[in-house]
Amino acid sequence: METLNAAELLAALGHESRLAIFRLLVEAGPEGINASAIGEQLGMAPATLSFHLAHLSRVGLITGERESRFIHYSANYGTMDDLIAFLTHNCCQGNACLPQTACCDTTEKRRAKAGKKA
Amino acid sequence: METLNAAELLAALGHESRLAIFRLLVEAGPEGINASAIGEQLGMAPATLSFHLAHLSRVGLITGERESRFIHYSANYGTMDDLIAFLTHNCCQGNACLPQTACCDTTEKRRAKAGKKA
DNA sequence: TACATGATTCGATAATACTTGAATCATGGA
DNA sequence: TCCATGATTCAAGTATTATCGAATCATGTA
Repeated sequence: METLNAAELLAALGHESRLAIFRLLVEAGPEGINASAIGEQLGMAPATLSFHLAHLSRVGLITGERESRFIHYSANYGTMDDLIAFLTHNCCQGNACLPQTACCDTTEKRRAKAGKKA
Repeated sequence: METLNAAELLAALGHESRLAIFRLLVEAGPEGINASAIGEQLGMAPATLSFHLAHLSRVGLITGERESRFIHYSANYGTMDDLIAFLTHNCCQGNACLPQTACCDTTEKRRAKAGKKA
């Protein structure tokens, strides 16, 4: 991943509303949830929500699939994966990801609880 | 870490120039490098650079310490650590941090090469 | 076709962020 | 003190982003 691309992803998540949307979609799982449900939960106007959904889609963090009248949005774990990989490997060179702290001490735990699939 | 705070950190890194600055400081190590050196390497006007350095400082991603006429800036690994922890645990629930991909498959490698300290 | 509903796009406005020359501050040396 | 240098702050302009009502598009149903 290039710096520019990483910056785009970071900027996309660097907004309270969009970060909230993304977290909601992660919680929602692979099936995703539709736009109006997101709007209800986060108290966002439809137009504003669409704006942010479009932004997140454009950078590849989420995907929307129409199902009848609804469009189900879901998180793209792969993109997030790439971003975290970039941050830990290319950006931080492992400095921010040492065992006792961020992401590696609970690998087993997460691996277990992620039985739901990668 | 709260969502708002995480969004602030992400937004801070969500700009090509600031991400480049941060990466440069990570490379530079704990001693850090001074502002004009950063400006030279990245081809940034002094005022612009100060603006971005102030932003990164404000959110806690870097720290500046004056040493004679120079101010040495260095990366705060701890803050980055917190951010990555937030992204993997609170935001992604481990989904984006599974063994085969982002950050955990090379723990040993990084731990080894990080002899320089956590 | 007519209508209801989910969602997006348009358009206008407001707010925020970015850039940079010039001025200023801080430090050390002559 | 005066000057040079590293760095920041100020001020003004430019550009980008965010918000949201209204209009439009898309789909399913009667």
